[in-house]
Amino acid sequence: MGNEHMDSRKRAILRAVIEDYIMNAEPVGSRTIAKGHDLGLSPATIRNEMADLEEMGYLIQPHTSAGRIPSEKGYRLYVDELVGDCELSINEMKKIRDALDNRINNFSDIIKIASGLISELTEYTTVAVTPSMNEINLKAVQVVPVEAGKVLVFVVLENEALYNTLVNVDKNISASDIINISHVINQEMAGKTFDKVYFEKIENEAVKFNMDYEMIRPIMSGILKCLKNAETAHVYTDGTINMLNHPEFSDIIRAREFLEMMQHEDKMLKLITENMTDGGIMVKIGTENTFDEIKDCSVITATYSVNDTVIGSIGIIGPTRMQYGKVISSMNAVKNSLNTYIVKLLEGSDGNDKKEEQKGNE
Amino acid sequence: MGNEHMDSRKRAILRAVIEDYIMNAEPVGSRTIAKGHDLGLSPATIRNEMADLEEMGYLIQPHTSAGRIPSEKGYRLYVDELVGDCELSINEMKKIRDALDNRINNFSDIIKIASGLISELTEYTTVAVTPSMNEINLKAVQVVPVEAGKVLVFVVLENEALYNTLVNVDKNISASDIINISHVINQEMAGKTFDKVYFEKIENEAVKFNMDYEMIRPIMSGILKCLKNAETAHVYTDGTINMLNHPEFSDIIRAREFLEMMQHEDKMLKLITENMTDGGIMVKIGTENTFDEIKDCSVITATYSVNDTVIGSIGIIGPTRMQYGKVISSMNAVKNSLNTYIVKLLEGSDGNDKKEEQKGNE
DNA sequence: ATTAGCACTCATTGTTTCTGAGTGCTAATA
DNA sequence: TATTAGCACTCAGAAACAATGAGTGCTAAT
Repeated sequence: MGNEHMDSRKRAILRAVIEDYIMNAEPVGSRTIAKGHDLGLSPATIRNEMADLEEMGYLIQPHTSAGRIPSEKGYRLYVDELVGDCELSINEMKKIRDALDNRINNFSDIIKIASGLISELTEYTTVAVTPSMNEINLKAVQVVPVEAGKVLVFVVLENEALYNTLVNVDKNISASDIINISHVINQEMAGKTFDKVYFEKIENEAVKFNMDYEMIRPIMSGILKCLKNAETAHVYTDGTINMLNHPEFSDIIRAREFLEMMQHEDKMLKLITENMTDGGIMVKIGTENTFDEIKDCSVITATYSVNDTVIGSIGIIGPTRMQYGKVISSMNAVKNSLNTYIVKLLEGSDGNDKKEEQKGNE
Repeated sequence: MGNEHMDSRKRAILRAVIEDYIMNAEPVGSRTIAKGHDLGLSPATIRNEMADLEEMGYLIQPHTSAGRIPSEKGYRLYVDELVGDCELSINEMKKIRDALDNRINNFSDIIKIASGLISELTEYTTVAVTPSMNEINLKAVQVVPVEAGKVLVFVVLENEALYNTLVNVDKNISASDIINISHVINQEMAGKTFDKVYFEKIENEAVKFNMDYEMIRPIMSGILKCLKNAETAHVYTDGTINMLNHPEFSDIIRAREFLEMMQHEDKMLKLITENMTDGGIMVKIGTENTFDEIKDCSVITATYSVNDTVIGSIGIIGPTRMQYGKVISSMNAVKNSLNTYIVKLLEGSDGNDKKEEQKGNE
């Protein structure tokens, strides 16, 4: 009787149950499996196997006279060993191409576009995080006179990210003084990361242009504001209300709780970045997630990099009853398209001369 | 019998019904009115009056054995003639002060802060629109060299709004050429509104610095991008999920429909700006609104100005069963606080020299 | 003109019954 | 020995029904 070993037939049945449940959100009975997937087994045999799978903890019976639904353990096995690749349709590939083709202007938008794309492809909710720019070198830090008493401070990072702010300064500072101090600042800061910058040095230098600490303080605090902005991870969400399409959230209380949580950037940040593994795709099922509000959800996270620099991570949130195969495939597809696209982009603008060099080398 | 004339007693009863319904979201019966508000009338009398009010179209009876609820006509009369001012609590005044005190850095954030504030005070959903900056004069338009082949273009408006973008240019253009062209551009543009600017003039001038059209085109398109950005009205929403607290939206279909609509910026823009009257506060009840999705909602809109310049409009969306008095009072309170605060702000920074000028004129 | 009294209405709530999808077990079958 | 047909059993959810009570409109008394 009850052979409590996980043979390939049990795996096939488990897979069938899970995929059926993912499709229909209703407990799956032996008859359904027997009819739908031709495993060449009668309902009775399947029933026996399902009883075994329940005893082993992979399936759950909501009540005696119902079919089975997967347990978290069941989903885990499915994700780790059973789920198959899911090829994207031509239409979906087109969507990816179109999204990348027209819209990317600067690097900081990439992660937003990618997450919007994935959200559209999968019809789940996405959370995207632009990482802290701590590690990126400053390309330029400049102060530009706008009018008497008003200057623009801007910071450009190596990865083209741009931060700036308008600052009020003493009206007696002349435009040429501003330009001088701008040189000093840029000299000290360009090419370094944030934490390698010494504000004292700048202050000391400033004295040479008849500027005391009080005069440049607004400028320095403007720069600090920019750096602060660059240091903070930014969180975007997309397709939030997609979640309401799933029967799991047809209860308004649940729905409200979910939407509420989505508004907490700190929680989202933690959710997506926690236990991050580089490169790969991570799946957290149900209570494997930190927050109680999504104990019936799964989160699938991927890190996106360009030239070995992480430009952000994207997480998909959906019910535990989620189309794992499709989501994972979509994330990979976007990742790949993004990579090839970026390479082209770099060749096209920065790399104009590089291309010529290459030609010359041939 | 049924005296079909709108005497003050009918008005008092109508008001009582409406305010009860606004509080409890349940049909109001004659007994409740007789007990709750001491009008010195028996339930029977109130019943008669209510029957009259129904015949006149101000009240509706959902079914024979239920109390009455207000009709749109009822709400309209209430808003136009019956609603009383609602003084804000000390706590609420404090909230307003706190919000304004710490957070305002630049003018473009004001409307965002104000709408967040109103959303918090009223616990409804707010939509805020920053108007098109078409009418505002340009204060400065500059191009700054960042590195070979890369320049920063920025536009500052008279009202301190700042727009900018990083642009790739021909690597052979020298930094001093950039500075020259920047002067030309600024000369032509500063002090004018968008539509008064002539790009041809700039192009003609540019030739003098050995720059042809092709060389400055990326710069001009960068500027165009900034202007475009300034021209577009921006829409922000706040407290969207507040709506889900009201029983009118306990149905997930309704809730979903509402959230869906909130995502359409164009609809929101139309909703808030349509039939805009300057200065005052406008109330649109139920089907008076353009969109079918909110036929059971009311929208209350106010325009916010600083020194006769409209800086944005804010709309509150709530169920028709909305606390009209409270919302209108809150909007006015924020408006007033904002005004006095801004005046102080201007005196503090921009206004320094203006004050001196005025003194000189005396 | 107002109000007490009363019969009437009907949404809501609770109770009971019915139905059917799905089960586990046993005995027959390949 | 593994599989399957057959059958009694379970139980959530739908459907049918009854009870409750808040609220009404009307009539007659104040």
